[in-house]
Amino acid sequence: MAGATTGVDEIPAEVRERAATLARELEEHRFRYYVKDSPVVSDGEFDALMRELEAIEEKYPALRTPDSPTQKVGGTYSTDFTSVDHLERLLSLDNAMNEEELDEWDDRLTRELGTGNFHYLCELKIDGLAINLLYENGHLVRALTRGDGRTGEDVTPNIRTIAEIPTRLRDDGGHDIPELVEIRGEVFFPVEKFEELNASLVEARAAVEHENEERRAQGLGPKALPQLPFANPRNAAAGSLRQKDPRVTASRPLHMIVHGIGVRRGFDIDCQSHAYERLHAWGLPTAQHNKVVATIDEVKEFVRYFGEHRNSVEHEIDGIVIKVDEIPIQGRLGSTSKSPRWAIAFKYPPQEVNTKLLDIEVGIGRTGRATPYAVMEPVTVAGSVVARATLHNQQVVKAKGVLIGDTIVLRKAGDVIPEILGPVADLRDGSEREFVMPTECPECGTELRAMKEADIDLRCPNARSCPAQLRERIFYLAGRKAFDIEALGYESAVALTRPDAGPCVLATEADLFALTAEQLRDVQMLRKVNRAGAAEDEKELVPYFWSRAEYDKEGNVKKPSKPKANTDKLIKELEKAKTQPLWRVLTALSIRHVSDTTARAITRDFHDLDRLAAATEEEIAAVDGIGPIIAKSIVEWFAVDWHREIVEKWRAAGVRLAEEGADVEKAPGPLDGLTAVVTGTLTGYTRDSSKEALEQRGAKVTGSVSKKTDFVVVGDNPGSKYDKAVQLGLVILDAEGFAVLLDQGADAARAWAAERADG
DNA sequence: CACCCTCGAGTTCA
DNA sequence: CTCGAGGGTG
Repeated sequence: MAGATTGVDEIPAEVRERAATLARELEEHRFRYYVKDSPVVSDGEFDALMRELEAIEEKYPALRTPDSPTQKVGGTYSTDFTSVDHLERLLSLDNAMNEEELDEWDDRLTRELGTGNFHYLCELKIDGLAINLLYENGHLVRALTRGDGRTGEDVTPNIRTIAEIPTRLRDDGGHDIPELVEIRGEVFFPVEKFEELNASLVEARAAVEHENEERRAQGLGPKALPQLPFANPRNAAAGSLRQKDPRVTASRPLHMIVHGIGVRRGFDIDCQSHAYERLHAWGLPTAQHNKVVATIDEVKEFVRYFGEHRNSVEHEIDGIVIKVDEIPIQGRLGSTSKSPRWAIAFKYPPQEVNTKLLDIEVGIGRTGRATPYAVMEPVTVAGSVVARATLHNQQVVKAKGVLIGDTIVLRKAGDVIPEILGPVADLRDGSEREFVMPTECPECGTELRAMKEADIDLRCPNARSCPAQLRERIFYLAGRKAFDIEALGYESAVALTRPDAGPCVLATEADLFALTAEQLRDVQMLRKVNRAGAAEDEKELVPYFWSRAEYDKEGNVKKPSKPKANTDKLIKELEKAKTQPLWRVLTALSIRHVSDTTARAITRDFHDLDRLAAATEEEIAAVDGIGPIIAKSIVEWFAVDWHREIVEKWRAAGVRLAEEGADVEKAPGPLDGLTAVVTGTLTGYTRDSSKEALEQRGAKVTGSVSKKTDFVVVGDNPGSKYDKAVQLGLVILDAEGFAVLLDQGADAARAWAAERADG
């Protein structure tokens, strides 16, 4: 390893060059981030570059010049506002990227301080804009942005527009207002309001675009366009605070939360956490989620908890800040030139990344709806590699402002579904092109059209023979909500409906129950060639439901082709599906607006599919939960010839189209009239079996939490529903409480929950 | 008519 | 999980 004595000359040229490139790039990004509020790389990428440079400098300290980006605390500042020196330099925090690094930090502290002599204060690290407020004798005299840590910008007039930041500290009666105190905090834009703001920005922009068109027609010059939507809430916060006109800032829903105290005179405190309480009493906004703990294990628990609930807080979180709570100990530990030794920031993996939008393609769904989706350069976000994301419809594509070829900002909404936030307009090179919605169905060529005048969605009207729609319908009718045919998954649905390989055995779903093993013999599927020397993308047609026959040298059959195990299973399951309850049959028909829940409601009143087919709109709309629109949709469905043919062929194949014993009144259950929601996974139950257990006892199980919900059953890894349930003060049951509810009834479960809350 | 609740539809990856 | 829209209620 090269020692500290290594001169610059001895460092390999490529290392020097790499370091210089990194320094240049980091400077550029920093400039864009702080001055222009328009970063072209995500935080994650910026951190990665910074870490690489740090690693090089660690190895070759000679490269660590005072002007290296690694030696600067924050960023630089915009020249539009007056620069003012901070009273005291604002330091940044060391980062921990994983739990090991937290342990290392904890080891250092316990070595120096001894075990059990101090506490940790855990705070959410808000992804916003750091601000430093100066109060003299309780009056807000100045508000500076963080800037480079030494000098910030004076944004006092704009800060004054934030309602929750007091311009005078409230005298709480118990404690004297200090002569001077610096309050540090984070200004943020609530995630919930962010979409709203962007929508209005898009609208304003569209209006000016429209106006410019008219002006051009009149030979006038164009007006300047209003700004593009913000890529994320943090940029929205920065952009809103940096308005030259404070009235614009005032119109934005900015908030602030205090996270530190700087220079102070006449303000003595023993603990950081107590200081926050005092500040709260003086009227300053403090955090709801802070926690003081004794051990690093509890810190990790806090870190893990909010890692899973990042989205249930009103602001974005990019990490957790952990501080030694006792102020005297903070003083004892001191700081390096860059950061205090008594605090560390645990950084979550970035939820937002940049990638390239390669193309926008259009998919056709079960109901014929044409949905544009993004095809992207594969990229890892929140733990998985993502290459596609839905764009919902043309309007959304337009609203997001993305062009094909753009670098885009991608994130996981609710940590699952990839969502495109918007383009990085500054990285455009002119080769990007606008997405044009196709006029024809990409699968069958039929002209797409809006079903109603005002509809945004375009649909392929060729419901009967569009291969995409047939394939999706087959897949759906085999699903959990319909016939529940395990052996018929997506792949099989594709094989059964291929129009381009061999005979298509299913012209529509009418023929499904007449399928025989014999018919399936010739069904083929396009598969990657699995043979030495085959090209990577070489494909061939292979039988899908039957095994391939083997021949000897003379060309005689050595092993005949025969149905695969899964094929026998399919035939058996089709047989079983014929006696499924009526609501499943009704769901399987893919009637618009009729899915499992609605189908169940209908079959409570109509025990016979023929009676439903013969019913009028009024009769159907009389069913509880069914209105005129769904009723009309049903009547219209049965009026189509090939739809009725599906019913007739199914009937001929032996599918049961009436509810047996339906006239028997359902016995009253112990949980009649109660509504429950299940969230997360319960040990010993699947999603469906827990639901079934409740329904069997007469309870109604819904998908969303509201004040009408009587019980919320929470398993492991609960989602946002749990948070909402807490918010609404509902009765929450875990696996144990769930057992009480099932075995002993509602009152016992309520008692159980109440007792749990007290203990 | 204005709410609030629910349902349907489309969706990604391993 | 999220969106939009249908249905019911005050």
